[in-house]
Amino acid sequence: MGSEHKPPVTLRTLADQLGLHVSTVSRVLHAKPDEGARAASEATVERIRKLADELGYRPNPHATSLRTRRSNLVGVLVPRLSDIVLATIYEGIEEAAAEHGLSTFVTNTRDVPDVQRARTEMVLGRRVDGLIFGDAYIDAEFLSGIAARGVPFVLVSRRAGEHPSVTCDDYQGGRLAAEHLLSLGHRTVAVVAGEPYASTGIDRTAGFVDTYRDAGVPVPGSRIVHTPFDARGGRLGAEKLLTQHPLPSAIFAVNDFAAIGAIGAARDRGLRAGTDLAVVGFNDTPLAAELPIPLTTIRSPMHEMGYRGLSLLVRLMAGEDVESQRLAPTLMVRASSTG
Amino acid sequence: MGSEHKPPVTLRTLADQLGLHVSTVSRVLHAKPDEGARAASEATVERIRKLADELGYRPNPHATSLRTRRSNLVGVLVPRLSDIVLATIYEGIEEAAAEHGLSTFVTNTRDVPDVQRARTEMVLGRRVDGLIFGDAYIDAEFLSGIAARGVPFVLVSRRAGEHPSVTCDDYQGGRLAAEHLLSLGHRTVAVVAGEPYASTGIDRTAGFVDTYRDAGVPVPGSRIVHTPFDARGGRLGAEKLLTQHPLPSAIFAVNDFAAIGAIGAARDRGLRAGTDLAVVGFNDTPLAAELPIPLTTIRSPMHEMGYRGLSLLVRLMAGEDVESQRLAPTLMVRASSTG
DNA sequence: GGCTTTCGCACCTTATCGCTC
DNA sequence: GGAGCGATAAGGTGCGAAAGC
Repeated sequence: MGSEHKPPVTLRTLADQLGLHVSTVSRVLHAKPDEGARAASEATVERIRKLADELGYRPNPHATSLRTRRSNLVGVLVPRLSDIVLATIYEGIEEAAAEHGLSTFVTNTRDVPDVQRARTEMVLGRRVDGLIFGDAYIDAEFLSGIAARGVPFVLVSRRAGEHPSVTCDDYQGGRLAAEHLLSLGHRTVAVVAGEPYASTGIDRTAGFVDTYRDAGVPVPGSRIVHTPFDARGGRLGAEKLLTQHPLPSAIFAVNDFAAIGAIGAARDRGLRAGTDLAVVGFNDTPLAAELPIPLTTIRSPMHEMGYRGLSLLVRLMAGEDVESQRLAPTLMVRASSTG
Repeated sequence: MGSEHKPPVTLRTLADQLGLHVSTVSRVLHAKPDEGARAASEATVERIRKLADELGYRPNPHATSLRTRRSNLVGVLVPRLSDIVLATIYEGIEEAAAEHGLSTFVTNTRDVPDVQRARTEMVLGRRVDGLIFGDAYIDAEFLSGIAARGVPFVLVSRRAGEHPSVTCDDYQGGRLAAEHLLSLGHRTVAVVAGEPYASTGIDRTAGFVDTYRDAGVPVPGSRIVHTPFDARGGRLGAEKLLTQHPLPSAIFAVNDFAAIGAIGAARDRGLRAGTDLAVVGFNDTPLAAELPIPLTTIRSPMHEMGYRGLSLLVRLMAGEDVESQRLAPTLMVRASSTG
């Protein structure tokens, strides 16, 4: 075992063994079903296919890409894959990519602009045919630079400027959360609003705040705190909110993990989620329903966002004009808000 | 905007503009610092580097791969990236890969053998130089087939057969959990053991059970249940365990998310984690410390596993002999076991 | 003879044109 | 004149051999 160098099976291998020319073999192996007729005679087509199968011929993608100037590769940039939201979106992307015969390079940028730039250059260096950004900043400065270079791309999860995107209707999600808490009678409410540069947090917060304002209950800025989208961020944010007077009776966290952190912070102060403090999260992560105190949350179609994002990119790469999509969120009522 | 076709900058572009031969340019642009002297004269080296910089020359990786038969690509197969454990391992892999100038294809196999096969073929079709499996079954049947084809690969997270792997010392982790619970006086204990085909769950359970046995307290098979590695699995597993008599006073779940599910199941039966029922998890996911009832757990070096896994693969691809690594776990004591 | 540079081909595939019966 | 196939070139890079000074 060890150094068994099987020479790779190439078009020439097949051609030589069949006494045909490589170009003939290429044409046949590549012909789409509908145009198969012109490639060669029935009999030769059969012979070629059979041998290719037997020898396990696999076209060399580097040679193909070199020749066709298409890599069938797409780059995917996300803040972090260890955030289950982005990981789930990526699963949707990957599923759609597989269906289109595309492969993906996915990379974490940690929401750090320098890393975003560096990793984008890296995937472009790999000659991807298109890009998907899950880490867009609301000011689309960086993205405009990419657009100017003529590389097709779409955004998922977060929107920015007029670039094509597939997002949850986050504003509407914020409204749903507000309407739910309003219906429960909460009038002193606070928001753990996420990072200030992400449209997700911005839009969810805006939808929430606007709905409360429209109901005649303004939410003062002091009751809106910005934090990272994770449990630790939620805990820190809630700790600030829970020192205010009067104490809020409800907290809307723009992310399930932040909501979990908020519940922990509440508990440290002797407040029980669901009875003493209503908590609403966002995304309906699988964990939400399984928590000791199940979490009321706004479900966002994460997998679908990824799936549709890649589909949109495919159309964009084909030269079509495309439009952004906003997918509808759903309210999931559980014990963390109803006791 | 739209159709601005800048002709790509190739070696020939540079060569023509400098009045040199492409091969000269090629030699200079990849001479390593130490052998730079031999590539060309100081002056030409300078001229070439300068122009390459100005025009933003990026070598075409397809051409390079075609020529060198090296793609600088590695394939990574994991059960699911939406499992934060694997996602974090992947972050380590990616970090190390970037340092080595490698790019990764990562793909979810959902622990389904047919998908594992299909995705493996797909990445091999992309001509990866090596593979990392995070989804190994304990019976190494499939992997032996890959090994026979001469493709270098390493395992991370899970071990299997004698294939090189980087894992947590899961057996030791199980011991730590057992010693902790023994020291707290728990003698009626149960295990949520994860999937029966994964070495992680198997070894953690074995370390736990062996330690209890050695202490004169055997853990009967009826108190060990196999479930998926997630919150839902943990809940279902714990529900089974909590119908037994006598009721266990402690549960060891081989995964933090399963532990969270177990805590939820306990709560549904009126048992409070930490006081009525001790719960110990595994991995020390970031969430563990932030939970309303912080989770006692065994910390495993997830990021490092990935980082070292890729480093090991690099050495393997260089033809070195490598040995498997087991990284030490650490006990993190929190309220879910101590009240 | 050593340093610098050029030449030519190979890697594998595909697109287009052209030949032959 | 059309069906079936071959010939040729190109895509960008890298390596060995050989040439220039």
